[in-house]
Amino acid sequence: MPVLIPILQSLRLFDRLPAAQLAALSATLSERTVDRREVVIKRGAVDAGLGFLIEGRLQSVDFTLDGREVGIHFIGNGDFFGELSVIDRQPAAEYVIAVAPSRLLMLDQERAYQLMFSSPKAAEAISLRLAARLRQASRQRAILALPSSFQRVCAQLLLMTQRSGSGHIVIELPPTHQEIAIMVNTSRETVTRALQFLQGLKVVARVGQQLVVELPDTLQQAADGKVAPAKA
Amino acid sequence: MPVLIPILQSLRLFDRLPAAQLAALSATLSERTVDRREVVIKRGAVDAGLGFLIEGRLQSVDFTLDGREVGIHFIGNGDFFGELSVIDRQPAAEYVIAVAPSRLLMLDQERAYQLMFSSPKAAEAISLRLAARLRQASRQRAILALPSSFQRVCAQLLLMTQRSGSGHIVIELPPTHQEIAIMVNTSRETVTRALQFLQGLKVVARVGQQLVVELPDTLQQAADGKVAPAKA
DNA sequence: GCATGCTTGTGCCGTGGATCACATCGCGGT
DNA sequence: ACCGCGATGTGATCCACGGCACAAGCATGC
Repeated sequence: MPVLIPILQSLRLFDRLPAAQLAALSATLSERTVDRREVVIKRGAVDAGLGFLIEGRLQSVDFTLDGREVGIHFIGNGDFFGELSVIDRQPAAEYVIAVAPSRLLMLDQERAYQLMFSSPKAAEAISLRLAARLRQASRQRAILALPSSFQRVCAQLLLMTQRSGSGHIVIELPPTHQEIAIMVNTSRETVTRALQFLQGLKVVARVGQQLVVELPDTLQQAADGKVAPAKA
Repeated sequence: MPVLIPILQSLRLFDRLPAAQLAALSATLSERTVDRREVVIKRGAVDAGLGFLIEGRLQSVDFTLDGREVGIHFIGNGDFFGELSVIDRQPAAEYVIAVAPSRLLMLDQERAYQLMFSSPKAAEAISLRLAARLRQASRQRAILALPSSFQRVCAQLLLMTQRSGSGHIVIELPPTHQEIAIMVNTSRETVTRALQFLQGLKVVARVGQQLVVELPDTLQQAADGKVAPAKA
């Protein structure tokens, strides 16, 4: 099932590929739509291939032995995922699940490998991408080190902000409290209380499907521990 | 200052390079020895280049805003470090410090880049290496999610075990309690207490410069939360 | 419409572990 | 042998947060 070439070009991995090659590639991609909560890649899968997220949002998660869920990272529009297994041919280390209804493209492992290492340019792009993920992991690690869980929630919120078209700082498709909780290693209730507090200060506000950050600076200060809920 | 070629060949990045090229490379490497606690790469450094650890141990660390130290990962013998900045030419995100007296080789950024992407083989090796680090980061992340700090300490200890020549499971050059503490997000005292408990159970024992793990299975169970200090 | 199920909001209680404050140990240097 | 400093070991205190229990919102489907 052929996929529209403009869509492919908008994906980071393909943006320098000649059009002819793109067309050939497009024939080998399979499209898939998934519902919220559906599993896209199982942990341990050996041949999941490479995925591209066209729209929606995914989250990679893991589980501790006692069954608690751990959020690894969010996958947003235009990102690809599943690179690790393609590169080192090891089983997937994490689950990838949809946290919003999503459309994605899958490329089988063999062809994905070819694509990644066929040209020096592509290899560099892949390395860059991996480097970016490592930096992200290290930032996430720093968040986890914050002493109070309230700070961690704020820091995580900051990580997820984007500029919207209207110039406001917003978080689109806000994750559920539970999803945030597992990212910052805290409980759902604590996330709820933190957001409650932030709304009270008018730092953030829910507007339909968006979370608008009214006072980014204050949010930053909260992440730094300079603003905190009453100790009472 | 030329460096012995056998040493270079033992390093992961070079193990497939032709001897002639190795010789040329060796002339461009600078050797450096550092004491415990010395800073090898500063955060924010823009031109640190690529480093190879010949002997000793390094640890990459970060600091939260309030000055607390956060351990990112340990760098052992034969590892290289500083790849991220070479790949994406961004400033270093973390400090690299020596936790034991170490010998290392530094290669300047430009040449390191050439080396990494000169051949497809090298590029693949780099990608593999980055993938390995990502998997490691994700394992570390899972450790951080463990509910009790005692479990985290045990899990971290398990991560650091190696088979010694005599067939025993040991941890060489055991990190200080403080160094472990910042890796698993807990306090030094808690690490001390955990180790104290494990020694009481004869699960681990200090033998000179090594920490011998007598009962790896029990240690694993402790990491799983099935063995824990008395709740009294 | 109501019924069902997920998400969010909130009070309360118990406790794990951070933190402080020392004591002790062990090693390297002079 | 002595000193000094860093690494360990340990007790006492206290409060943030995890966990439970339940209520209230808010979608989605029949």
